[in-house]
Amino acid sequence: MAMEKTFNAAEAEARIYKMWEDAGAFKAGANASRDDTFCIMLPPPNVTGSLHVGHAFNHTIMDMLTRWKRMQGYDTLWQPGLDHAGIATQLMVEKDLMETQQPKRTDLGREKFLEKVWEWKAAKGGTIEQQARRLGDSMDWSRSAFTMSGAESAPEGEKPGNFHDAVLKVFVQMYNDGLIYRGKRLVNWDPHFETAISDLEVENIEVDGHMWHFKYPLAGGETYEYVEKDEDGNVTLREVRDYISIATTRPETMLGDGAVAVHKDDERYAPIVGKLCEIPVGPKDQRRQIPIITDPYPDMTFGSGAVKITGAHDFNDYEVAKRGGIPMYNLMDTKGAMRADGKPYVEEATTAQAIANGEQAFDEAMIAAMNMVPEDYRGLDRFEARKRVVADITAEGNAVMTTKMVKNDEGEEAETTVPYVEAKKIMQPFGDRSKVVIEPMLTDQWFVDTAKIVGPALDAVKEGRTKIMPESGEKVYYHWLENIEPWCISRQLWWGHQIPVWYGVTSWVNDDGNRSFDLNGRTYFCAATEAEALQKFTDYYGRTPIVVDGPPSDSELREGWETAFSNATFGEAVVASNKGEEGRLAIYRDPDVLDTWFSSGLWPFGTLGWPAEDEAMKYFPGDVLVTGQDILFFWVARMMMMSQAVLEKDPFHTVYLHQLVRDAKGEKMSKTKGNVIDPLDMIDAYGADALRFSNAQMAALGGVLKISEDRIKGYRNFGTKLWNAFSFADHYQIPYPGDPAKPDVSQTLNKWIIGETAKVRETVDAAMEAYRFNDAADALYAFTWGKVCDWYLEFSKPILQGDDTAAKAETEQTLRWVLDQCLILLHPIMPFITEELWGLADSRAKMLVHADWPTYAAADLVDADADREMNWVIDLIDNTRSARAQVHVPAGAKVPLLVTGLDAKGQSAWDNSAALIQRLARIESLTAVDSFPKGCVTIPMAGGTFGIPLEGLIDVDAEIARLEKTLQKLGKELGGLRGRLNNPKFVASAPDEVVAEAKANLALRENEEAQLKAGIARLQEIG
RNA sequence: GGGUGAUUAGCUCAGUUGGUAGAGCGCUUCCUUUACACGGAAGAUGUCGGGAGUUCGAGCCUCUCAUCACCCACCA
Repeated sequence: MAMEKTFNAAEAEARIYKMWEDAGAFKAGANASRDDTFCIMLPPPNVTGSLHVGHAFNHTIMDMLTRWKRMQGYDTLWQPGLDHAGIATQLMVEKDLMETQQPKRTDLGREKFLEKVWEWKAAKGGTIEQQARRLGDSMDWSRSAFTMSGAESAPEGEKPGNFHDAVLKVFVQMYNDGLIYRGKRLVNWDPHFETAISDLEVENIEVDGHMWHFKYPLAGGETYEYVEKDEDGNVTLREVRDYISIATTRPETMLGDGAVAVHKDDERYAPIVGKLCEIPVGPKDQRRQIPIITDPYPDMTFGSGAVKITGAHDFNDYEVAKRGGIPMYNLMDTKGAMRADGKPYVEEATTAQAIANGEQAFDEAMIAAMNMVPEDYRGLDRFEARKRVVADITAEGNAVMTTKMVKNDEGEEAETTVPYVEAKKIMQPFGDRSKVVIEPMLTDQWFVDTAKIVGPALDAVKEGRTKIMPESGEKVYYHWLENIEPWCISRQLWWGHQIPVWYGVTSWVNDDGNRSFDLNGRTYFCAATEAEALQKFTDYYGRTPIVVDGPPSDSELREGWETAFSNATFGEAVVASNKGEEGRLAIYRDPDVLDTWFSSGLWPFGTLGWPAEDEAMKYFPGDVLVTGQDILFFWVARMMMMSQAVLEKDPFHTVYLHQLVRDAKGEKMSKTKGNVIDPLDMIDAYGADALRFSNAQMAALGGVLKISEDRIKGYRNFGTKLWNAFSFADHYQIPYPGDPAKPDVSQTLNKWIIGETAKVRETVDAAMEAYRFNDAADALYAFTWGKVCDWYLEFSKPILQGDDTAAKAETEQTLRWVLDQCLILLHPIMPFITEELWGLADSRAKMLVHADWPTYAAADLVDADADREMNWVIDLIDNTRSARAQVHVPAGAKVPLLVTGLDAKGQSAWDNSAALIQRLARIESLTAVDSFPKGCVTIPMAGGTFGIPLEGLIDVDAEIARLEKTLQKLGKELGGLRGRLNNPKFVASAPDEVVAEAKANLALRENEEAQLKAGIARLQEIG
């Protein structure tokens, strides 16, 4: 076998991966020799995604765990798949439609658009799975799942799957259990995507904003005495006012104000509580008057202490309005523009005024239909409307004014009155995908009653059934779950699981002879299928309804039932109305889809065939979840809640959280910064193994992840080192025993390295058990390079070239065995190069990917005597080399070595390893002497002192300096040891073994010190 | 405003129950010695962010200050 100079990763990786995949090496249960399962669910990447450094890191860890367990004989499954990623995917397809000049989504219609999405998925969806193969991921690709598989919209020929069944079943079950409900709530609305989003999808970002101060005049020109006091109760301001001052960062929402709220203890406003004030905007003739109410919410110390209440556009106001029964007027349409529908403003304002005066009863539906936007502002974008409102109010003189020094035309400072507008930082909500300002909107949505299902998920962690690593994640987890809000799960999108709820629309003839439509308070049923829904309605009404595509629009409703359903044939759809009149009945399915995370939450079992009875369900519950800290709430917590809510089990026992992967400087990677590292580039340049080793090495629990190309390069070099160790075996023509068993050895050298191997195997296993992947990587690096290559291979040379055939044969066997152990232990981290060497080195029964993971123990294999002896030999070589280098003995020169006071152990060690020592330290002979000659380099060792007689050859001053430096270091150590041992409290309170160790150490160091001093004395005699 | 974590060699970071500091890269010098220059040998560099405390003993535990990072949060 003639090996290449280095491992050709680019050529070998694809070949090796194909070999594994063709052999089915990663299939669920492959290489299983026991019943215990080990299952990891891949966090499904977005179907739109491509592989980035975060995935690369993540996957390395999951693959290490999976390969390790597979080699141990577990029945393993690493389950791959893709997430349909509702918003992100819909966005990408819409963009694609635009770029390719195809009709817009809304023009295509739902069915055609979904066809496009599926086409797009078929064309692009496999990218990331191909990229993952380049990392060496050992997932069972034949099982790859998709969170939209089995959906009604899925085309013929799409890979089968039943994830949709799981989603529907869970929705229906949770609905029936009262865990999902529908309601009109204030939700975060994304005006770009025109959908509701959950709290978690909102990013609060501090931006430059303004706070305007406006006067809301009191109704009927009424006045009151406004008094301000300081902390001590002294009056600082007393004036008669005919208005109340309001501060706002969102003037456009004034149009929807339902009240002004002040704190009940606020004396300043006590005189006017219960009175009406006027919203200072809109047509003069229809200025709306709203009540001044009290509520605990306003902070007396902030702003003017008075807060305008716009229930439909602010979360705090919403709560106040709910408490106070204040109408919440929705001002905007789905795009965030001021509403243009509804009745003329004159009519709406009149109705609103009647409500404010308490003359008119109202309900939710009625308020929802009212448009309080004056004609002048209708249709304007919300930010445009803001500008107009501010300008209009200011022009009319209702802005609160303040004075400011301004330079006049002559450049002189002069006091001027200007509108009081504070420039200040405000926290503004942005959509995490759309990056537009989120608008709180009052809409009908579906919610998961999280408070009802959060308990078991909290208990899982509190009771230790599920462990979150690092531990700090647990506190974060508790905090969020203990303060959990209802989860809005409906999205006004098309790409996703359509909500399995059907609404009934009925009509009947009113007293006045007109038809009326029950739409808002409509009846609905949740059902897994349309047939089931039809049956429920039929049972309920005693008639079979017809099915229509969707609800009649507002305008259609105004025009009447016949128009709204003009294309529908009503046939049997006749019901007895609440008035005893004949009516009509149609049903339609909720057009909304579910939040992507609702389906992701079912990933731990939805991928295993559930709800069908599937053999793969043996892998549930899974074992470890490895994911980024950023989706602890989005995904991890929800999987835990949903698994408990549906199957009453925890989905995994361990959650391994990691941070965002950053660049070498610790900065977030971003395209704009241009610091993005593409893992595929790294693989191209250094091979997947190098990238993986680098990932494993930085995987300190809870650590910051900084990826550096230099590091990756270093681990490529490590791979080459391993490669060359095999070149070494090749070069020395060490025979291939064929899957060598651990040899029985008699040579100290071989006993030692076998013991070292056992130690590293234990270290690696312990590190892997504890998810300390960096420890595993470091231990293997140090063992392979620092022990095997640096010492064992070097030590073996004289034996391999020597005449002792028995020793040679034993060493050859040991060397082969040790190199094999390196491959096996390194395989989970560096699968490619190890598999390649495994195949090159020998003819094997199995591929390395299925090799048996060793179980030998250090307790059995470490030979204490061999260990001590080899460490002594290594020390002697190290010290001799060091001394030589420092007194400038030419590196190639062989020198004689003297020794004095060598004890039996030292003598035996020397005898056993003389050839090795002489070769590695470049020694030509060893002579025992009673005392060293003058001008001799001193090398103190345990059990004897060595010397190199170099009178006349060495730089005496340099050697004295060297010894004194060593002495100085020793002095520090001695000082510490003596200090401790002389302290009676230490001797009394420290554990015995610590004291004993210190004493032994002191004796050793004192001996060294004496030797060094003697050495210096000898040199000084010459000088 | 609340929470979490960080601060250790020039750089990037380890350091598991307190026993007296390590790795990789970089740097300096030497070496093309028959596995490997993606290499070998030798070497330099740290009052472990500041201060206080507990302890015989603190990088590690407690308090405090400083700086940084991230997460959560409704201040109109």
